[in-house]
Order: sequence, then structure tokens, then C-alpha cells
Amino acid sequence: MESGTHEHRVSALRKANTARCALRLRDHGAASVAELVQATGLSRPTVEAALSDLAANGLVATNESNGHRGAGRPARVARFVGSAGYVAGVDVGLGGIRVILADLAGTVSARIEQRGELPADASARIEAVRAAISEALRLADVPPRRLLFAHIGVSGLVRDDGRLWVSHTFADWEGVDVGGKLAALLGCPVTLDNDVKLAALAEQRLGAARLVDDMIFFLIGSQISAGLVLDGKLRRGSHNAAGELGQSSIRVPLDERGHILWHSASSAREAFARAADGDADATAEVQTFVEGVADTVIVLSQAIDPDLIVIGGPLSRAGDQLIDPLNEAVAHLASLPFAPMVRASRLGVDSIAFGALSRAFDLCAESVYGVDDVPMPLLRRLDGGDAVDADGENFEW
Amino acid sequence: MESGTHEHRVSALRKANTARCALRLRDHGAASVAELVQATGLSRPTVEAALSDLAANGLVATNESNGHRGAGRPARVARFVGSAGYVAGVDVGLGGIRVILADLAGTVSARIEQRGELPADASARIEAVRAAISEALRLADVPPRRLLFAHIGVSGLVRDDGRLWVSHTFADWEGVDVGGKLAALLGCPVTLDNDVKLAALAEQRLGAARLVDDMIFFLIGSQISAGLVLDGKLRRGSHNAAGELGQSSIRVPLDERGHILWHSASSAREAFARAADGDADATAEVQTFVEGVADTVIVLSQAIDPDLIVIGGPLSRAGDQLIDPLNEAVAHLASLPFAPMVRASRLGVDSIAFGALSRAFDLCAESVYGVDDVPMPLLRRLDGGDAVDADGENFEW
DNA sequence: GCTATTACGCAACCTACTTGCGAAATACAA
DNA sequence: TTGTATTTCGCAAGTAGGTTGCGTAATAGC
Repeated sequence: MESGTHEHRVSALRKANTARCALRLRDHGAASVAELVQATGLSRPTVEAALSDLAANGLVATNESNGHRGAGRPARVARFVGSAGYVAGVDVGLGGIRVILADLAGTVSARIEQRGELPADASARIEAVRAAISEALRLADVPPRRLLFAHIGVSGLVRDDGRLWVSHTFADWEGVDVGGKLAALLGCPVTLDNDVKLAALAEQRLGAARLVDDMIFFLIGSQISAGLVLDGKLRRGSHNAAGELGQSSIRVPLDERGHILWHSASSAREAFARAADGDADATAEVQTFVEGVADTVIVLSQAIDPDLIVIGGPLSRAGDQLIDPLNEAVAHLASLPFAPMVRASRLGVDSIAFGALSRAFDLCAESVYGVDDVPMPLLRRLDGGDAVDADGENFEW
Repeated sequence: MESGTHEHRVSALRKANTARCALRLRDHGAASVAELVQATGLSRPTVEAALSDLAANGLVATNESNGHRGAGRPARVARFVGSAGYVAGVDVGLGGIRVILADLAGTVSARIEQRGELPADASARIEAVRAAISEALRLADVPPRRLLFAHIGVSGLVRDDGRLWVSHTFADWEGVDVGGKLAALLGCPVTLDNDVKLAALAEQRLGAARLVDDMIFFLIGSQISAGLVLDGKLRRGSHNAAGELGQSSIRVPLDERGHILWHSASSAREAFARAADGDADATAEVQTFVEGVADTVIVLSQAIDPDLIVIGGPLSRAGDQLIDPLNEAVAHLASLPFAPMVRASRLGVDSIAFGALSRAFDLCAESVYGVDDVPMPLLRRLDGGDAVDADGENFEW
């Protein structure tokens, strides 16, 4: 019920049809016109028009070479040209920079990880991010012009204008137009987003919560924050601050910066390790910790009624120490005949970069397909395997 | 990106245009074709076609009688015929039955309230609801056939099939097709919904949270539950159980049925009254209670990041005893440079019926306008005033 | 080289919206 | 009373984008 003229809406239909054909080719492989007609339910002339538009944009290639068997005129086969464009998902955190580069078809063509301290200077840090993205492009042998979009996950609150508002990690980026500067350097739009939200989205789209529309993701590291995906959509909140659980939300001892206080050890990981080794102090502290987390998990579960709760961060591998007790607590205290399941992250440290990548696909959709709400492609490795590692060793936080 | 043929989509455009004209007439009063052309941005023939469709359905009337001044051919004036259909919002609770009846234009034509115990028998209770709705129709002098939709708020969990799953209030309705039975009796679709969710929606659309897209509503009575409106949409949850805060979510002493335990008085209302009168026990208990509520409010605020928090129920008038301390707690404990505001319900006991009415408008939209996502009309009284009482005495819970 | 088969590509048609204009109905002035 | 200005009406013609349908091209197999 918008106010646009009809001309717009009608041509929106054309765009939608074109996009439908493009997505079919992207997600189900090359196809002849006849097959597309069949698959999309559109008519032949419409499909032909769509293909000719797409071919003009370079997004599909139509070649005759097809090992067709059987009688009949050989079909003209259209193929989605993923390499027409690339998008990057970037995770800039204290531990370093991660970049995942994928083409429009979802083939992951580079995945790099630069460990170690980032430059302390705001500008130098921007340059480091640029260098990391460029390095990924170089590794994948992708001309820089082909990069269509880069999306960056950082810790902190991102304002509507895309600048950081509050960030403990990179305080000197607050108010700075990091995205704009990188856009100028890279020649394509670059946007920032909150890291935990991206990780949540990644787990929902690619990780532990695939096929589930409602989930809460908890990232437990030195702090605890959450990300919500509700009805398949990332919840941002009216200040883009949903999930920023402060001091008072978590029933776990925190210091004044919101970091979890450990007495028996210097980190959650260490405390859990000691508890596993039988250290009594650590065991008690871990138990209190788990109860505190369970508390918050339960309140949010009851308020939000998700299908699934995913725990990320270094502790997510601690099944019997964390995930199992949480599951029990949630199932036990449920006053209703159902309870959400608690599960460990599947993407591990890569979740933020994958989330950024998946948002990058969303954000380039309008310019690539002329339509938004385009589902991202399935991610594949160059060798054809699943781009998401089987639950392996990518959990070194 | 659905699979429907194009024929469908194209005619969807026609429907949308027709709906646009209808809504313009509904919300901005009678207008000539020329004015509609101007207002909708559509072309004259399109508007004419829409009006002729609408006139055929009886949804608009075109009469020439118009006190037009000035030169020129007098315009044919089209007027939205609200009385073409009626919808009802019903609140069936322990305290009785409330019905609000409105026509399609949003004119509230009846509003009745049957206080007192409902029949203990499941079927008799259904009959009582039917009788209440019929009574509203009779009072408003509306032929029963004109009732297009009735939506009913009840306490309890409603399943996807519209039947109650768990209801402490009306346990004998669990699994019973209450909506279907009423539909058969009334000759129009009748659906059930959770009362607190409806109240939340009502406050967002008509009450304390108008113009706000993200809000959390807490209904504090003998129990505490919540309703969430996120991004302007009612949050249901994957089991339609969002907001069903159980024992463990609320840091307030509860009995085994989830009812708030009061030692200094027999109800929250009484405890607050005594505290206001200076009773020391009550004051202490009220303080603990408020702190417990604040606790939950804060966790949910931080997780969800709403604009506004609305408190409903008998305590919502206790500004200085409840609302003010909550506001302070939320503002104080915020770790971020903003905090949601806490505000009292505006609709009071009517919130559930108003919520039901507002959903009834939504649910009849498809069949009336051929389009969903039609905003509900502004509610008006027959005399033209605002149908929502100015914060008056409708708070006798 | 003939036939069966299959996909192609275009012509004709349909739906629904737009632009544009002559005609109708009024107010007002001569 | 009649003419003119004004405003809206209602239809005719045009456009965009889709669909159906059919003649034709290109191949495999006999």
C-alpha cells in the first residue's frame, strides 16, 4: 500500500521474474530454457526475456555446449556465472581479522585469518582491514573491481548511520566513518554490524540452528551477550542494541566493565578446565556460573519462546559441563509442555565472519538482482564440499 | 519468490489498487473520483474500475448529492460504507465477558460488559459467549449476517489449530473447538487468541504505545505475563507461547500455580493500598515485589531493546508505587546511553477486547479487501469521539 | 536420407494500467 | 436567456508485461 506509481510496481514484477530465473540457475545448476519454464512456472517468452537481461548483465552465460543425450534439438543451456561478483564477510576482533570471500554462487574462494594484535591507531586499523580484504582477493585471484560488497562484524553498538556508537574494543572507531573510508579504498560499499548479531544470524542460516526460525544465540566469552533471530529475521532492537545483556541481566559475578569475574582461574576456559580436572573451587564456581547462565537463558526462553538456544564461544565445546546442564535446567523449569533445546555453536570462531558474509549477500541483492529478500546461496568450497567445517578444530577462540 | 503463476500476481495488483481506493475512502472520508486520482496516484480509469468493483461489493456508495461549490461539473462522490460489515472483539475472562463491536469503518457501535461468574460447563460457557455477541449485535441493531469476524481473547496457550492447549482459567476448553462451534452458531469465522498478547497489541495500536514499533507489555494481576510487539508485529513464539513467564522468570514469590504470593494482604492491589497507607509489612513486601518485577523488566529490555514498556493490570494506576520506581530502575541500571520508558496501560480492562477487535480487523482484511496487511481503521465512537476512553475509570479489574 | 523428437523463437492475444481528449454538467456574467 | 469558463466525467487509444500456441530448427536413430 505504498504510494509509488504503477509503472514501478509492474516493472517490479519483471525484476522479480528475472530474479527468479537467476536464483533457479544459481541454486539448481545450469538449465535449458525449457527446464526453466518448467521449474519457474513462467512462460517461455518471459524466461527468454529474463535470460537475455541476465546475459546482458553477465550474470548468466548461455552456451550451446551441453552433453545432451536423446533425440531432439539440443537445448541452449544457461549457467549462472557466480564469478560475476564477490562479497566478503569480515570479522574484526581483538584476536585478529578474518575474511571470508565468496562469489555470487556461494563458492567460498578465500578464507583468511590474520591472528594477532591489531594496530592501536584507528586509521592504521582501517588500513589493516583493507589489507586483509585485498589479500583475500589476491589469494582468490579475483580482480578488486569484482568485489561488490563487504560487511564487517565488530564488537559494539552500531548506529543507524553505520558508525560505531559505543565500542569497548575499538573505542577510537566510535563515530568514525569506518565503512565509508573502506568503501573509498575498496571501491565498493562497506558496512559495519554488531559481531554477536552476525554470529547469531550465521548459526541460524548455516550453523546449529539451520531450518529453525526462532533462536537465541549466546556468545559466552569474557562477557555474555546474545543475538536473537525471530521468525527468521535478525532482531536488532530500536537502538540496534538487542542482546546487549548488561550487568543486571546476567546472574553471574561481573566486574565493572561487564567482564565475568573468575576467582579460581583467569578465564572461563581455564575455570572449566580446572573443574574438569576435579579442582573443588573451580567446580563450585563453574556450577554457580552455569546456574547464573541458566537463569538468563530461562527468562529469555519464556519471554521469547524460541525453538532453539545456541551457545557460542570457547565454552560451547564444554558439552557435559555447560550445554547438558543448561538443557536440563531449561527442560526442568519449563512450566509448559515443551522447552527449547540448548545446543552448541557449530561455526565456532568463524561464526562472525560467516554472519557478515551472509549479510553481505543480503545487502548486495538489491543491486545484483533488483530485488531484496533474496535468499543467500548455499555455501560451497571450491572443491565442492560444504564450506562450513564439520565440527572440527575451529574453536580456538 | 513464490511459485504462483503470473496471472495471480497481476490480478493481485488490481486487488491492491482497489484496496488502496477503499482504504483512502475509509480513512479520509468521501471523495470524488478526481480527488481519489489525486490522492492515490492512480489513473482515472483505474480508480473508476476500483470504485465500480467496490460498489458492486457494497463497500462504497456513489451518490451525486454533494454540496459542491464553485463552477464545473459536480463530482460524483464515493463514500465508504462502513456498515457493510462488522467485526467483534471479545474478552472472555474470569471476571466476565466483554464485547466490542465495530463496523468496517472503525465506528464502535456496541460495547458491552457482562460481569460475573461464567457458566462452569464448557458448552454453556460457549453459549454465553454467543449470547454476549448476539446481544451486542442486537444493541447496535446490526443484522447478524453482517458480522464478518469475531476474535476472542482467552487466558491460556492457543495452538496453531486455534484450540486451547493449556488454560488454567478454562481447563475444560482445552482441545475443544470453541472457535468452530461459535462459528457455526454465529455464521462467521470465530478465532481464539491469547489474552495477554491481544492486550499488548491493543496498547501498541491504540493505547500507551501508539506510534511505537517495539514494546513489551506486562500484565500484572494475580500472575505476571508479557506480550511483545517487535517491529510492529506481535511476537507469538514458536509455540505461540512468547511472554508466558513461568515460575522461574519472575523474581517474585509465587505459589505452585504461578500466582504471586502476598503475605501482608490478599492481593497485589490490597498490598499496594496498605503500603500507601503506611503499613510497614506491606511497604516492605511491595518494595521486594517492585524490585523483582524490575529485575525481569531489565533483563527483557536489554535482550529485546524496546522503545517502551507498558504495564497493565490493576497496579498500572499505581504510578508512584510501581511505574516510577520501574522507570528509575530501568534508567539507572542501563549500561547503555539510553533506556526504554516505562508507562502505564491506557486501555485498562478493555485492552484485551480492543486487542481482539484489532486482530479481527486484520483477519477479515483478506476477505473484505482481497489483500492482507490492511491497517485497521481509526476507532471512533458513534458520536464521533475517540473510541478509546480518555484515561478514565475503566481500570476496575 | 528420412522420421521422430525435442527445444527454439516468434506471432498473436490478454490483462491491467496509463495518457489524452471530447462531452457533460454546472456557475456566472453578459 | 444565452454564452463562456470551469470542472469532472467517461471512453478511446496506447503501453508494459505477461501467456498461449504454433511453425521451424536441430539433432538421434533407423
